[in-house]
Parts: sequence; structure tokens; C-alpha cells
Amino acid sequence: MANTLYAGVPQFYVAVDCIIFAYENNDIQVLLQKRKIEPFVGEPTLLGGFVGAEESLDDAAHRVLLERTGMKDVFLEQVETFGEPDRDPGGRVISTAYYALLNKKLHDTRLIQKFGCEWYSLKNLPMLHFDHSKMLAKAIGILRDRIGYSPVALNLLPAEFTLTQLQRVYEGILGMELDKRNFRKRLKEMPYFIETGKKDKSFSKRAAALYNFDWMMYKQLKYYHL
Amino acid sequence: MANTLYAGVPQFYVAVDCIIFAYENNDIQVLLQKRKIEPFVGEPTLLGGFVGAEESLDDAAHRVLLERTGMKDVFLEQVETFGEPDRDPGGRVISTAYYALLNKKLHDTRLIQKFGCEWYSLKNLPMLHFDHSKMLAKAIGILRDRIGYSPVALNLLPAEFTLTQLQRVYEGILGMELDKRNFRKRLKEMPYFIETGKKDKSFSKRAAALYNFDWMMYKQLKYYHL
DNA sequence: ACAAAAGTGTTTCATATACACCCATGC
DNA sequence: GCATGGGTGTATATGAAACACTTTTGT
Repeated sequence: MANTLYAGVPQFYVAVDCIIFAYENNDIQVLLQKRKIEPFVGEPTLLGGFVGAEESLDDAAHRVLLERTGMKDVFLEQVETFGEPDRDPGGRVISTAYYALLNKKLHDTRLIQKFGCEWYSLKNLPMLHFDHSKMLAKAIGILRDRIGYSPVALNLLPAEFTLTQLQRVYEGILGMELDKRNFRKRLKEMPYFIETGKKDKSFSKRAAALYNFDWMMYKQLKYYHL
Repeated sequence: MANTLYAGVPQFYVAVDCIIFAYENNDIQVLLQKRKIEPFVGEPTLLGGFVGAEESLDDAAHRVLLERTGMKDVFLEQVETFGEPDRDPGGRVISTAYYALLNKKLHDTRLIQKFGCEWYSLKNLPMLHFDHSKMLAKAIGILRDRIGYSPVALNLLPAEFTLTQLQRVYEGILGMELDKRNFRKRLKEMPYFIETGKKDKSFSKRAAALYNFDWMMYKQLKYYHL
């Protein structure tokens, strides 16, 4: 009904495509889904979905995340919107790409199996069809840039994490090794990395200190320094 | 016809909104248009337009630029896509914001008058309705970030420019004064800033050297250093 | 005892910043 | 002759990068 105001103006399908990142075993991974419709049935594709009539783009991306992984409140950020007329062989579809960072331990493995989803290592990504490779490349680029000045990478880890885990996350995203002492030195200068006093023995013989991140303090200090 | 494949999926109007930057008199400016339809008729708004049925988003933004300013091949970059269900009172419209950098000397002043467009200084921007202030703020943020590692700001100047002009452009975008010697020192380290040998006397009594930017060399060196 | 990851500081180098004066010309 | 913008180097401070050994504990 509200749409009648712009009578004569063409309308489009609007979709979101999600590039979902996670961390496991010193490795950054991306969740892909086996395509269910022609062409290229069975081949890996980004997790996408159409935007609902009364839904915002962000809400649609969150809904796709919830449907496929069972997770709410996942970190999401818009990447770019792709709108070439021939980008989707099934019709005129505009798609906004989002990247997501989630703690893999919290996702529903049964659900992703049901949807034909699988984790792929960033080091060994398959070719994707349509403009999905571009979306993925752009998302990785943005993520690499972001972690240089924002602690978003923590969304890939549990609330309590070891410094080595965090370093592996950065290394996985950047695709390069980092110097342990320089890495830890920088973290020590940031008061919002809090040592919990607990220890983790699951990754080493000598126990590693567990930290958490004080988001509240981070935001306050950031605001203060602005 | 192609659209029949996704029968039952809701469709949306898709628009682009352009944040058009230019430089004049030591000042960065934004082009705004007087709104022609209710609500808020006559109040300033971003230059927007609906995307055509067979048109890409980029093409639509270029078309809006051409229609309103008479300029082709303008530098354009996507900012972000806004898709809140209630963002446009006239219907369900998804809008992708773009920012543009143009050489003000080359635009068609009659044309912008005809469309009710006016230049506003970045230092004295009006409040905008709907989500247009967010779009504008985001565009300025991206532009500030970009000029830190990319020579896009040159799109605001003629092919031949003085170093003082370029510094004023940077200062206008960043909203702060820069040190003349440090600014020029950095430029001298970049071999793609070429002194033309010509001089400009229009801005000072003592003539200023005119430079141009060798985009070819820039791209090659960038590629080489990657 | 040895393998495997945890933890810890200093030096060096590169980059960024601060800063002041002379020059050429039009009026 | 003076007002206006054009042009030039050095010294300091700050942040980034390189670099190696000891500790703890499970096997």
C-alpha cells in the first residue's frame, strides 16, 4: 500500500549474503552452504536469504545467522551491496553482503548439517560462483583492516581466552605470523584486557592465563580519547 | 520475466543517494537539492534517484551525477546501504549511498540551478531528514579515512594544481590545519607528483608551481609494492 | 630428560611531529 | 616598502620491529 506512491518505478528482490567467520585449531574458517537450486546445485555458496517485506537489512542478516547457526546477537557488519543487473540468473536481485564473527563453540552443528553447511579454511577456499568470490574477498579485506584498530576479533573467541589464542586469531586473519613479545607488549598497554586469574591447560602442558575483555571500559576509554 | 523465478518473494524500490563533494575557496562543499515532494518540500536533501530495471547501482549513481551536474567519469565510491523498513515515508525503499569527488570547475552550474541544487560548506551543513544525516556522516568518515592512504582527494582538483591547493583540500576534509613543511616533505617522497614547470599566479603574487599526478606511475608502484 | 607451549625486555630503526625564516611579486 | 602567499631542513619524540632465553609441566 505504501508502495503505491512510487507507481511505475521498477522493483527488485533484495537479499543478504553472509560471510561467516569462525576460529578453530589455529585456523580461520568460513561457513559455506551447498547450493540447492540450479545452476551449480551442490556447489558451495555464501549463506544468503531474501529480505522480508517489513525487515531491515541488518535484521535479515541476523535472521539468516539464526536460522542456519542457531545463534543470536552475532557480530555483523555490512561489507558492500552488489547490484549488477545480471548478477543472479534467477532474477533481478540486489544483495547486501555482511560479514559475521562468531564463537564456533556456540553454534548448532546439527543445524548447519541440516542446511548443508560446511566450514572451509581461509587457507583453502573453493571458487565461488556469481559475485560471491568478490564478496568474500572484500569481507576479508575489511576484516584485516578492522582488526588493526578495533577489537572485533574477540568475537571469534570465548569470553575467556588465552593470549596465544588471540594471537592465532590475528595471524589467521592477517595470513602472517606475528612476534609473540611485541603482540603481548601491545596488549599489556591496554587496560581492558583483564587477567581473570584462571588458567587453561587444554592447549599446553604449562597452564596459560585466561583473560577477558572489558567492553565497557573499552568503550569509555575510546569515547574519552576522542 | 526473469523475476518469476522467485515468485512470492517481496520486492522493493531501490535507490541511490549521492554525497557530492567539491572544493572551492579553501573549503570543502557538499551539493544538496531542495526536496520537491512531501514531506519537507523545499528543504535540503541528498541527490537521489531510483535504480532502473536494467541498471547497476554504480550506473545509477553515475547517471544521477550526470543528470544533475552534467559530469561523466566522476569518482564514486559506495558508502553503505540503508534499508530500515520505515526509512522512506513514500514506500519501502532500499538506498545505497555513494560519495562523489568532483572538480567543481567542470560542473554545469545552470543544470544544478535547474534542479534546485546548492553547495553547502562542510563547516556549516544543514540538518537533513530521514537517514540522510547518517549517510552524510558516514561518507565524511570514509573520505577522511581514504585520504590517509589513497590519493582520491586529487579528484577534487584540476589536473594541474598547486601544493597549497592540495593542502587546503586535505585540511578541509580532515577539519584541521596541517603543517606546510611536513605536508610538502611527504609529497616530495612520492615520485608520481610531477612538477609541470608551469606556474600559477591566480592565487598569489609570487607564482606557485603547478603539479600533476601520474596515476599510471602510482598504480604501477602500488602494484609493485604489494 | 625432553618435548611443547608459556612467559618476559631491550635495542634499533623508521616514521611523525614540532618548529622559523627567506623569497618573489603585485600593489 | 610592505603585504601576501611560496618555498625550504633539522632536531626530537614516538611508535614499530627485531631479537633469545627461562619456566612449567605432561609424558
